[in-house]
Amino acid sequence: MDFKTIDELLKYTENIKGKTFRELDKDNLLEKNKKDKGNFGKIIETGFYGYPNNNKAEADFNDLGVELKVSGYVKNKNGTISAKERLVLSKIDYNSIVNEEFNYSKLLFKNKKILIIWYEYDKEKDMSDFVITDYQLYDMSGDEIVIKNDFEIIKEKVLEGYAHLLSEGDTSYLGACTKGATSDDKTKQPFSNIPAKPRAFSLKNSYMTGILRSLDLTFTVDKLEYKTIDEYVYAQVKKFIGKTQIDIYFALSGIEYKNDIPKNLSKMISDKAIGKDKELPEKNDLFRKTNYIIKNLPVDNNDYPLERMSFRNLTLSDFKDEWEASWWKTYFEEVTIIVLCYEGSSKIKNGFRKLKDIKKITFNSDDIDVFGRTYNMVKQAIDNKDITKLPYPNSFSGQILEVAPKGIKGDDAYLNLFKKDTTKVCFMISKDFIFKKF
DNA sequence: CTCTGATCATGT
DNA sequence: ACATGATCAGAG
Repeated sequence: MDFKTIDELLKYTENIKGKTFRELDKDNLLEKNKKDKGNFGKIIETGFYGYPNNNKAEADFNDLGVELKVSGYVKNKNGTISAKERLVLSKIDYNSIVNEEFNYSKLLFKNKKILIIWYEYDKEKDMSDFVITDYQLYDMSGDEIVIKNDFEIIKEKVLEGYAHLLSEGDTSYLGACTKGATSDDKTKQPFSNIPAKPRAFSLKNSYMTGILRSLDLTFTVDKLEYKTIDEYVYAQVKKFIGKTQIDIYFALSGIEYKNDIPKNLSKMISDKAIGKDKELPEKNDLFRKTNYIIKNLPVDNNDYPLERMSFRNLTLSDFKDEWEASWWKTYFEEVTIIVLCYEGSSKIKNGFRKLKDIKKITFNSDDIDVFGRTYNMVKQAIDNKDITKLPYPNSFSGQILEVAPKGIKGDDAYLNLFKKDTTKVCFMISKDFIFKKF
């Protein structure tokens, strides 16, 4: 089929809504090569748009400057929707990237517009019964400066001989995700002898979710004033550096705490100064398509943390998946933690600590592998209904991530672990590890 | 002291 | 009513 204009293409595409892959799969591709992850794309190209089933890399709408992508989403418990997976692009060649300028032709951005076909992923259903519910022409040019910056960050890391330390959290939209048959696959990098994991460019899960949600967002996108979240956050809190928590909160709210300092005073400050986690997407477009979180941490005068860092409550259902496919793995791979450090000590308690600086934490593949061990211990504990198998502190040497209780008075967090899906325990990362990351 | 299980104030 | 981010506080 040949489309003269984008309008024509979109008008035709309207008819795909409501179709299942079974209906479109005229050549029975789903049966023939079950393992081919590109199947959905091929089915739509041949079965819906009528392209011959050749092996040309992308039979897309080149003349129109549009590239076709098929992507799944899932419905969340709270009624929102999220992209199911990151969109993997071309493999990163460590040897050639160092000589490349940000080059549209090598990546998806050659065309800047992508036609995304969204289907609803439902693990209860057979793949061929997934329903295509939406499509969307997405113009990436608005994100170009962020993506270019991401590209440079990745290139820079390879130039420094740190390809083995790449993390998806390093960047905002364009990620360097791992790619390889097993997690032990390694490849060479040009400026170091240390083997690195093979990686590919990807549009991060959080970015795809942002695009997906823009389907029903009515408000217009802010102008991008900042290239990275760090810049943005720093701009918001710069003026408070050196001031105590009480003073900062007073400056922000007019409320002055004298005693009975709230435990979450630091969070109340970051909520007001930078934004509540839920509002962040409205504050700056970068937040809408990234997985950045703001955390607060007391440190001593050497920047050594006074506390561990906690994450959200674990749910039993988080651990149904194997580690490789788990929510937590994607989360740790993609997340970037912005840490507002407050200097304190055993004498200088909550409320009287002074904002010292802002640091950033991301996790590399070695970290992620160690997290996997912790994850599997939780999974074992749940699968066997045996709390002694949990990854308590110091469960194994080199442990970074541990479980800790997280309830209110009277909760026996560990003993009641199996009572409800949402448990009263959480993950925490160790102080030593945070310090090393700094 | 440090470690680790327990608890709190707030927001939704 | 309860999840969250964070700190507290007793044990060792």
